[in-house]
Amino acid sequence: MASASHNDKTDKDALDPRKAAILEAVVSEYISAAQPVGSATVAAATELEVSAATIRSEMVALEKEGYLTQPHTSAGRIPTDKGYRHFVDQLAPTGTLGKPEQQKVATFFDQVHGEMEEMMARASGLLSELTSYAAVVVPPSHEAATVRSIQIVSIDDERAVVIAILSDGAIEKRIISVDGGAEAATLAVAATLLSDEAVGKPLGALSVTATNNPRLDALVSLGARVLSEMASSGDERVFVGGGAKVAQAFDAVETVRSVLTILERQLVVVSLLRDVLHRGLSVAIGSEHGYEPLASCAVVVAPVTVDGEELGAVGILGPTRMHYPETLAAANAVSKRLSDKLAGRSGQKRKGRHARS
Amino acid sequence: MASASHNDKTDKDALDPRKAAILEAVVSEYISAAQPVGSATVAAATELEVSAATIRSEMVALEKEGYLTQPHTSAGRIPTDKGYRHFVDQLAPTGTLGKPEQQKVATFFDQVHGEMEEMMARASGLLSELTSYAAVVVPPSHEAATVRSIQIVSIDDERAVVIAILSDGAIEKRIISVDGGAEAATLAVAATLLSDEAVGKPLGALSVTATNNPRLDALVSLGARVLSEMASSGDERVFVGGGAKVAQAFDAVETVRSVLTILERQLVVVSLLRDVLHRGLSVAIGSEHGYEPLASCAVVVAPVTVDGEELGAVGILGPTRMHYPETLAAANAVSKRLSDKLAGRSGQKRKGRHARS
DNA sequence: GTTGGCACTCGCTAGAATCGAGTGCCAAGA
DNA sequence: TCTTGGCACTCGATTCTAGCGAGTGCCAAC
Repeated sequence: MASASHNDKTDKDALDPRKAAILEAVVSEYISAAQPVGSATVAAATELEVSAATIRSEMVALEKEGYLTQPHTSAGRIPTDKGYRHFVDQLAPTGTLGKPEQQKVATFFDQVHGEMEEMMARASGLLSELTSYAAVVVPPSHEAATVRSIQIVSIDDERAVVIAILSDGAIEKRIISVDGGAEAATLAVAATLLSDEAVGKPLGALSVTATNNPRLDALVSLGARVLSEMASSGDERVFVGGGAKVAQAFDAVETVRSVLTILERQLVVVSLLRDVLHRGLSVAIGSEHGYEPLASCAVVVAPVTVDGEELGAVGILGPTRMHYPETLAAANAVSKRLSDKLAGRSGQKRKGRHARS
Repeated sequence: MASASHNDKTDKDALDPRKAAILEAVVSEYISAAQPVGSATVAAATELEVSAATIRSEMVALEKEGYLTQPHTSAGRIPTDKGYRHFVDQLAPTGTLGKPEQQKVATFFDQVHGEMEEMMARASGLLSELTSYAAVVVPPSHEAATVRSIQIVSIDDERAVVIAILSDGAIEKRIISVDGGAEAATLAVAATLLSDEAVGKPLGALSVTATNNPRLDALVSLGARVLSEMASSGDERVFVGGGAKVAQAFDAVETVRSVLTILERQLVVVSLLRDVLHRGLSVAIGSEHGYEPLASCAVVVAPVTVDGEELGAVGILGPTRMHYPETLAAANAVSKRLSDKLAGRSGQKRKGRHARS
């Protein structure tokens, strides 16, 4: 995150304190009222002991600098994306969640159990409930995870399923077809060979040893290929919660439609979040993320880290005039807990281990 | 509503052919134009060689009998739920899909592979794409499925996972906690015991034999309990596709919101579909299904059958003025193919087997 | 029973009048 | 130079009225 708030006047776009105060008042006022805010309102809302006229002239300057706009002459001001950006940057980095929300998060993560998939699906619901916006959870890829065990089980004459249990708690399965059919014994041997090779190592880093049985070899190498495919699984899957909230956040049905359409494209959502995360941001506002249909949306993201690596993410999608402090706090809280959960499973009770080389 | 129609017709609510033709014209006109339709439009649309005035007087009768309404005096007519109902009932039972749609369905089911869950999730997407409405797929419960194999694999010191492969192609897994920890050997023995007992039988019909090892017994009976829980799995899960389509189908954002909210309540959706199905209907229109927030929606359902039992369902949720013929055809086509897919797996290539006693 | 004719209804649209929140500007004061 | 109260002005939103026209209900004639 660039532009920390030093009070240096040298920064060409640094706002003097009063302008900043006014801008922040406009933003927060507009966020809560959803209507253009005028000079009088700002005067009442700030601690500044200045008249509305003064504020007006300041607002003209702010508009010239691109922080505010007017929907039309003789209306109040609305923040631009840049205005929201200032507002967000100036926020205390450690937003705090309300007590009841903290409670909700705590109970959720205490009670949650069972599979990762279900947990993440429900976590997206939780996040959306906390914030009243649509929420997404991108499950971490298994890059950093190691294999804990491998099974191969026959389904029918033609197919079998490879089941891998990973150190991050995930249970991945893939169906493979065994052309000529395969007896349970062969599958078991193949599983053992794969296990010998893979257990304790990350997925994908497999070197398959040849045996003198070509059929077995084929099976094993197929298994290995499937395992390495698992490494990148989750890159396509995403859990979306609270899509209905979109219809509450916007009142133009047209907007609702386009936002929902985006949300249904899992790949787009994932790359959107990754983009934002890679740029080191935790919020992308309006045009910042570059997705046309989401021009009136802001995205809040927080990484889900495993062993210090950012492998997953949680995201919240709302209108640019969203409640940033609470939303950021919620995203952080949930991503933190989610990371802990994964780390807890990975390191099994012992937290805070660092990744091995 | 008992209306004493002093017609020469004995059937109390049967419509004479001309009324029926007019009603049907109104419905299909309204469906495509989304605007109240007047007598002149009907006159032009039907083959009837009668004047608008005649049609007008017939429409008065139809309104009195509850098939039509007027939004206000001096506007055209709109079908009531009862009007739609007549329209739907009169449709040829074997609606046909357009060529391109047939093609889409065919390629989808030819190409689809891998896991059931993913297939159903994508099938809901297909259905929604075919119809332009929101679609849901309720996976069949495993009531009729038999166990093909059982594995128990350790995850860590405290937990293990029970994996069951079923005759319907599903792979179900549940995490269990093994309090005192358990060695791989014990788990394997437990799995074998469970397998001996369960393979070939439906889930839930397990009688556990006691051994002289209390710890093992505990494990086995825990496994058995978990297996029987799987039988009813899917009762809570549902795959929703094309939620964004809701925003296209309705223009009142309020309606969009409430419909989407319903769609997110998986339990509600499932019971809605089951209700409709149990009443022997394939369409429930407006008030017929009794869910207030869906008063302006119609639901089209088609069962997914396995071995002749209706264990799952596909559903389509759209406005009451939806394109019924195409929608019904799409629902039937997809549910048929889905059923085949399951039967195909269950009976493995040989289709059309009947359930064993 | 059907039809053309006709008066009537009533939502919709356009235009005019009004209102008022909020602005930009300015001249006076600190 | 900055601040402030005053004031004319702008322009969307609201209200009202008038007129249009799609569509009806009714009726007398066929």
